[in-house]
Amino acid sequence: MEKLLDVIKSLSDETRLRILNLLYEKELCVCDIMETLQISQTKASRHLIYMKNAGLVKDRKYAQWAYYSLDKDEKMKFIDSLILDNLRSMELYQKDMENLKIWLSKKTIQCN
Amino acid sequence: MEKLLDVIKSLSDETRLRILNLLYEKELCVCDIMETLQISQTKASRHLIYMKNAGLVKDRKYAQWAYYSLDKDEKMKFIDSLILDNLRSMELYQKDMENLKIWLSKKTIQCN
DNA sequence: TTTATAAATTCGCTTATATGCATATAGGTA
DNA sequence: TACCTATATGCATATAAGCGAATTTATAAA
Repeated sequence: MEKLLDVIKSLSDETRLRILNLLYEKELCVCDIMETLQISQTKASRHLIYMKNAGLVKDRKYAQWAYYSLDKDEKMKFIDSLILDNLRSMELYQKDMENLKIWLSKKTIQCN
Repeated sequence: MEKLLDVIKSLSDETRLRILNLLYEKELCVCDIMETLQISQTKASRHLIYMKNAGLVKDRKYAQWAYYSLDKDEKMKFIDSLILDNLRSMELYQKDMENLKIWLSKKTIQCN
């Protein structure tokens, strides 16, 4: 985690909260997020980069894919609480998680 | 707490985080905050109103003063964690708390 | 009723955000 | 090599934020 304020700023956008909620489940590539949230590639990529610059997520490049995952550290306690106590009781984020499951079972190998 | 996103947005500014940290201690009027944080009246007032609109704080008008305090509710868990686990270990916010004590002991009756 | 003080609001300006569209890059695959 | 596919980036734009200076409103006190 870089500067606390940058982390909080990356939580202050609904799309990024939705991404955070998904990444809290597992590492995902950009296309998983686009498909699950039904957002444009540009939007997904830009927000992920924003979150990466804030130190909230990290990336791993494999072949043509960019996999993103949470960059957890000891200061993430309040983020855990935000996700578990707030997001996870909200319909939007619950649906996103369902859609993620559906998408992951649908896609054959990697991203397509 | 109104919309979660509005609450998070009101956490995404350093001045507002500093105000939050002070209000976590006790109810304060605008002048206490100006003096403690050494910021302009306009700035203090505007941020407090922003936080009020987000549902993070509430106000109480008495005579010519406006007292602000946290509008706590069951969804504040992640905010407690943010303050106790993050802010309170950072020098800036610690100093602000010291300055608050000094200011409160200095001022005679109410605000002056 | 005039004056002083606390707080809120308006104006103008500057900077940051979010986003779409188009394009570039980079790694597979035919 | 030529061509996909995944991701990143440049450009343009619309909107929101943050802030100082000045003004207004509200209340209290002289």
